[in-house]
Amino acid sequence: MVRTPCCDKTGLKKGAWTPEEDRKLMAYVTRYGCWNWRQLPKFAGLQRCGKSCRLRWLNYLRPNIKRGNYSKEEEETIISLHETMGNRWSAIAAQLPGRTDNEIKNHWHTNLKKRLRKKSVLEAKEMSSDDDLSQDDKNQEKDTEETDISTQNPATSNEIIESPSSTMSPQASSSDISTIDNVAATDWDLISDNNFAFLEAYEAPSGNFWTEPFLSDDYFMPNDFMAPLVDPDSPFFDGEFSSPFAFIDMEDCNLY
DNA sequence: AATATCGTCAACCGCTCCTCC
DNA sequence: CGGAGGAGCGGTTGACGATAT
Repeated sequence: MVRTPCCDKTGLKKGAWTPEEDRKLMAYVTRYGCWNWRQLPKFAGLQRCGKSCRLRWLNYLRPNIKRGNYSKEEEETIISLHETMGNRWSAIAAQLPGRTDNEIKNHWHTNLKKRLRKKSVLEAKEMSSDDDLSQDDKNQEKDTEETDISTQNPATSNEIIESPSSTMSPQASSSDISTIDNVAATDWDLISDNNFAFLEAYEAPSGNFWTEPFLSDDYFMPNDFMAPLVDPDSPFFDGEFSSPFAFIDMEDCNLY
């Protein structure tokens, strides 16, 4: 049995996402949800494979993503969960709201793993030659360990960056200057977490509604479907549920 | 100032799992 | 029950910025 590749390799773009692609994906998923990742790029007008779109959405564009420095509590949680779960990053991510498995995995490999290794080496050293070690050496090691942790998270701790701009764009996060810094920052600044909260419900769509994304612009949208998802006080809510375009202008993806 | 090295992180790849028929 | 197809997961890579020499 030869499985068809997840995407047709020909003519599909790879590599870093452009702001334009981000806007298209954002607009499409916001409006229609992720009803079928494989078909999605075709309908969204993206030259990407569905897998790539899914990853981009889940790891970057999805609302309520927490970016930037990890708090001490988060790091401790990751370490303890990793002890019990191993490399099950998605399960670990499930315990850390706003963090993605990819981000946690990266953080583990770039920071936590090294730190733990260093710590265990120190502990082993202490165990084996506790008496041999001079007090100066011990102090020095202690210092390096402490500075290690503190310098990793200069702004850490209590401050969890979750402002709209930081969740939606890497721009505002202290350590996050990514390739799409300029992703429609002005548009995204208009979006607040509250106003995006309703999008969570789009992530597990069900029913035929989602399988027919382009039926028409005035397709039926039951009031009781949207009602619980939209904050009537939201500036994006125009008081009517009749038009999905009340939220997104597909032309330039400005959010109203 | 130029170059080398290192660290970070977004994205890709291949595999497994899950669901449907 | 087994095949097909889509989604999800984890390992790995490569680009890019920061820092050291």
